[in-house]
Amino acid sequence: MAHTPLKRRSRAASTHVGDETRQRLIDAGVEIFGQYGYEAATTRMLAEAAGVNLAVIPYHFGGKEGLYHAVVKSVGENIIELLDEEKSKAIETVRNENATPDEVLATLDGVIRGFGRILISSDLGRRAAPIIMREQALPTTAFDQLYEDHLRSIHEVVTFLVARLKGLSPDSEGAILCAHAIIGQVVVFRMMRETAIRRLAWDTFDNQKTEKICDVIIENIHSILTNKD
Amino acid sequence: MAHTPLKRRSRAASTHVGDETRQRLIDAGVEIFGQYGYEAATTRMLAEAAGVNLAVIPYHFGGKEGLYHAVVKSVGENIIELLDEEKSKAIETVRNENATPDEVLATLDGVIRGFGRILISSDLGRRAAPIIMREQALPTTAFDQLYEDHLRSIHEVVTFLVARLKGLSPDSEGAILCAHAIIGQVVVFRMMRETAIRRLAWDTFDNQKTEKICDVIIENIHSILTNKD
DNA sequence: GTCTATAGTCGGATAGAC
DNA sequence: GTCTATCCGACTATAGAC
Repeated sequence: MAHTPLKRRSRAASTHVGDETRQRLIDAGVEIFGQYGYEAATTRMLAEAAGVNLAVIPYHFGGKEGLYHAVVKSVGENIIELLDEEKSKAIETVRNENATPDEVLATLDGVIRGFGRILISSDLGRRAAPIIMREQALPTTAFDQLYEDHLRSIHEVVTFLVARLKGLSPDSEGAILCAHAIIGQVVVFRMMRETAIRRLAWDTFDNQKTEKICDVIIENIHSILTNKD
Repeated sequence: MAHTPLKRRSRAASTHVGDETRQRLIDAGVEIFGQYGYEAATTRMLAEAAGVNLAVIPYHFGGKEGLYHAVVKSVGENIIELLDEEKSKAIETVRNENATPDEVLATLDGVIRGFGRILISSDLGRRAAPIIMREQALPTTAFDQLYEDHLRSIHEVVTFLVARLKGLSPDSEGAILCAHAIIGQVVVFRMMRETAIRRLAWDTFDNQKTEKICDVIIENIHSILTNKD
């Protein structure tokens, strides 16, 4: 460089050089941590995948663990973002005391199908799943943040809809347990994906198969939540 | 290989000195691999927890990875053993063409409740879960064996019962998908245990709470599989 | 079969030039 | 902010005595 460029100081949305480095590392981190797990992923892999120098990991994130935290946060935000529309609609439905059971059920269908699509067949789901599963199996300090910021709100939304349809309080054990079981029907297709694929002799869950899975789950949910008395 | 040195073949139940060492390492392995994950578990931890010398791990198992395989196998066997009674009963019910829907449903209840108890509140479930979850999230060569020897048979039993109640072929996609979703309702209470516990403000899943969870799941299953036409 | 001692490798983090 | 070079600790596996 001929003459020292002024460090571009941030006017509003101006991007710094380091910001891109940070983002590249986070993106690479989702991929590498997801593919190998936290311990098996090395800082050398992470740096190479991001196309940055090894030493910038401690510089920008304080170390491997700091990068991992940023990755978990990013994963949570990305998932929530994709569910945002369904979530808003659900909150609106819950607040509307005049919503009919059919409307509430249709809203729940939307949430479940959206959740299923992201989890089961999206690239984000594929990459994020091992990270989230690890935090569930062996929670680290990143789990608290993930739960408070993201997991809880999805769980609550489902619980609200279930509670409404079952005529229970959204704080009741019955509603929360039932909501958790319903969520389980979806997540099992990601968390026990290998088992499902072998049993079905499918090679993968493409979009069409994902819809079929969601159809079955939604049919089950209708059976569970439709009052037969 | 020229010829592999034969290990001393056990005459009946004669116990060798090394057999106890092997078993101690496997038991310690379930605990340590379960608690820390494969990579974070070190041979030093494993040896110390087993109360044996570090060098016997390569000697008896060929290395850390060999011990891990033995641990996965042991975990699968122990779970299956506890489910053996329910499994036999289920196979008997399925073979009996005169079994009534109520009988089939009752058999399924037994399988689900047995599975739930093991998975959710037993010590075995606690220790085994991270290991099985890891194999689902990031399958290693141990997964093939785990699936073929153990997971498949449980899945098939549930599928047979579901298929009978839905009037479907046990090979049909519909039956397998529905069975998988039902299994999901159980495993989610282990795999997303932390999330459930926080939502419920429970401190743990003791026996009483486990029964409550199983009650909800079984109620859901009845709704799903009871024909309302 | 089990022990001690150690080899050989690779990990994350850092110092200091630019 | 980014680079190269390097440190230091921790890991698995092995050699060889017993």
